Amino acid sequence: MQYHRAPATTTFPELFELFVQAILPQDMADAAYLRLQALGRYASAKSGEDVLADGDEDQIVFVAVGATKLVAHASGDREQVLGFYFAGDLVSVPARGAHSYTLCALQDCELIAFPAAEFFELARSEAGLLNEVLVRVLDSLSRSREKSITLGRKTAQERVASFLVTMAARIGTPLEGGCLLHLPMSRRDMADSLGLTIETISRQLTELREAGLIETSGRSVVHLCDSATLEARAGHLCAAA
Amino acid sequence: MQYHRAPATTTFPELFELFVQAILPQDMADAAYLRLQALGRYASAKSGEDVLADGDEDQIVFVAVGATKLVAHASGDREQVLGFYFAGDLVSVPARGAHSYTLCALQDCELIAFPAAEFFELARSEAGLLNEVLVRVLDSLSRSREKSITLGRKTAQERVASFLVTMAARIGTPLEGGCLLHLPMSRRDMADSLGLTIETISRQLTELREAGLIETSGRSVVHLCDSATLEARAGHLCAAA
DNA sequence: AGAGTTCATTGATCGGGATCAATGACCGAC
DNA sequence: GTCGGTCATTGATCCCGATCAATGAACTCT
Repeated sequence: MQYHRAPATTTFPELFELFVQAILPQDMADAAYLRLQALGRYASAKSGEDVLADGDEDQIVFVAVGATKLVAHASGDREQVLGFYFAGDLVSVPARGAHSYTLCALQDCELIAFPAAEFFELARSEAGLLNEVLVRVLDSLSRSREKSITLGRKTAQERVASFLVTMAARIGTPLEGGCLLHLPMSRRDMADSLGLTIETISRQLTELREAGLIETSGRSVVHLCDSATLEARAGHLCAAA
Repeated sequence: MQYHRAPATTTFPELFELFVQAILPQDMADAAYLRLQALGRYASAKSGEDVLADGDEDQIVFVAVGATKLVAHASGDREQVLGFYFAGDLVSVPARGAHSYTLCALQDCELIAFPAAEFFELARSEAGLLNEVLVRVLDSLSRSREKSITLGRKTAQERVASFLVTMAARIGTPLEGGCLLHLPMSRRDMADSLGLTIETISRQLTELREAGLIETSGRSVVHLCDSATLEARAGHLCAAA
């Protein structure tokens, strides 16, 4: 069973319309609109495929349909997942620098990729668009910082609890005072995101299950029964003195 | 002996002039310039002081003089340094949310703080400014992602080597084919930035010294003799196939 | 539906970095 | 200078999560 399934076929204008609804300001000039539409490179990828191999220039990618992970590749098969991006999200994918980045589909995806430099040049004449992009980049920065806290100072249990709470807020659906979560990513993806191993992820999920905080069904469905206690176990920074 | 010493006194117009030179576009309208100057709250802080306690709203802070660290506070005295910001840098300091943030002076500092919402509102009419801010926020995001890689997938030795190389690029001065580094932060700050303990930092520095890659003098001076080998030990992600 | 493959779970052992403890170096104040 | 306090280094031990190994569950394909 597959959730968040991508439509079998979507035309490019339909995809661009999703982008327009999600990102563009109401009062956008027609000329800029058309230039933006011409600039966008449309792409689709099946589950597991790399949407965008690390290129020579920064990209701004709009995820129209599906779910993706932004991955940094390390020496010796080490991988770090820098973030998950879902339908409606805007991702900044850096060019290959000191490290190498790829955007990888967790499910069948449809996306629009813009070369960052041209995108910003075009956006300079549209303050509303530039502002919207800035807001979303600040949001990415905020989440990246949260990840730094998680990776730098949290125990395995706190990391997994934190992950579940965060994902619930983004893609969960309320259910009986708790929250139902269909995880589009594998245990390996979680491990690579949290700086742990799949074995540790599995053990911590078992522990949370035995503590009665979550229930699981199959590989990808998690029911957060007790979000309050779970949040407490996430070791969120306290409102200290 | 103190490096990067702050001038004994700096007038507010002088500080704002630094901000103008570093951030503002050439063709900025006078009206916007004046409103921006009125919006900025000037602050100074001595070494070790919190410049900006976590407030109720996001702040955009320009570091005019000195050096700072952005710190997230965790339950149980745990702290995570999210980044270091030096003279000329622009920092986004989030309001207290799930976590609590403070900007803390590593040396005597002088800064200009803007409420983020009003700042962006004002910047909407100045595309050049908005664009400059966006570029700098993207840079912060990029560094934050690098930190995620470091915290998630690197060994203690790689983290310390990585830290030295990165700092050298930002505040080092070339010397005899290597690089001379005056670190404004303590071992504790390094530890809190790298997700390690001060003891581990110390041991790794010793190891790098015995390997002939660095020389140290006092607490804060590090001479990177062999940047190439150091970079190799930093475990930077390879340009893998 | 059954076979095959991938993915997740559970158990046993190992090791890197944390923790605990003590000494030593640096820096500021007088 | 030297006195005092803070900060850094070094050593001994411990523990959490990694690693190695095997079983079991879930999804895919025909």
